[in-house]
Amino acid sequence: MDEFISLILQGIKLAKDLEPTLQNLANHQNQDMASKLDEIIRVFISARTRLNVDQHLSQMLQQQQQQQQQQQPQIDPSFQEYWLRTKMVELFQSQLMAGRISSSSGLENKQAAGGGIQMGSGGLAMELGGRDVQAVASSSMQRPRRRKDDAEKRTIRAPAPRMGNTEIPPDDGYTWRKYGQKEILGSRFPRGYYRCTHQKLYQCPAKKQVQRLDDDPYMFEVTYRSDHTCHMSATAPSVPPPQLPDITQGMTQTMAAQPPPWLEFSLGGGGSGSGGSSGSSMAGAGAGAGAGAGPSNARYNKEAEFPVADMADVMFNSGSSSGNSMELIFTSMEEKWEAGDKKK
DNA sequence: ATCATTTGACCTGC
DNA sequence: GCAGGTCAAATGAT
Repeated sequence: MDEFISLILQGIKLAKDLEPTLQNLANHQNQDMASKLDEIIRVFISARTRLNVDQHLSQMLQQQQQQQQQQQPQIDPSFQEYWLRTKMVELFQSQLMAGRISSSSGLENKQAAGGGIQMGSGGLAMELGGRDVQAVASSSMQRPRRRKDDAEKRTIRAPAPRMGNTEIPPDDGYTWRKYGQKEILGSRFPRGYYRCTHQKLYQCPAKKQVQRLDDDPYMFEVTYRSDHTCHMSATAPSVPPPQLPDITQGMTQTMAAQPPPWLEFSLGGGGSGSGGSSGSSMAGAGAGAGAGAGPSNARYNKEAEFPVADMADVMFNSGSSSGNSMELIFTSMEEKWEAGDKKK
């Protein structure tokens, strides 16, 4: 566990070292920035891996572990890295878009596209379809419908839980509301239709279809349609956020999502213990089984709904002009990690 | 009271 | 006409 902590601290240090760079990002070498980000990501990935090993060795947590592994089946490490990369890039990107960090660079799109699309090996394959995103039709219109392959479509495969409620689709960090289910010709299992929980509040057009594979009932095929436009920060304005174009829209909107379960556990966030804020782990159509809560797995605690978004807020909003946000956020994260560690 | 899920009916593209 | 996608009333959970 010492090694784990030192890895975490190393990552924090690297991130802190990066902070002064943020002040004058415009003048900075993007490649340099990218490599530093890569380094930070590597360190945290190592820490995460290390944590897994330690958990395996811990008899105290054996039972809890099994539950974790069953409910959150093995995620390909490459996906973990992908996720971290994406979040890091998004974090910077969203700030660039918001003009909080001035830059004339092309960091965002190149990096974002790379981070967002290059994935595939292992348990999670991703295919990207067309990307002609269209505005949502006016609500007064009669049931506007698109042509079948008109909207942006992304299909991924994700493992289903092998124990407990295997009906639950995998958590992807968003909160979804089921609005339909349909038997599909030639498929053994019905297809579930979900839309973003915040559809009403933010006119978020995001949808997904979840279908269990015929040949592998422990695998879901999840098809996403349209991007989230809901900026799900707790401090988000009440006015619907402006639409962002193309890739950047998809990237920034995921910023608001919750961390995936494997990360959430490492942060000590959604897990067993403190208080009653189990809400964070409940988000998404698939998160429920973890907390052992009832069948209504998509319920969530509104106050603890968007931890990552909050993190971003702390990082860039809190203290407004004082430049120590980086320190603040990592101090807070250190505390979380320590707290989580003590539980073990 | 509010919000999520279920499910049969309805609508639309092919 | 069929299959897939969505609506919306009924129902349940909190």
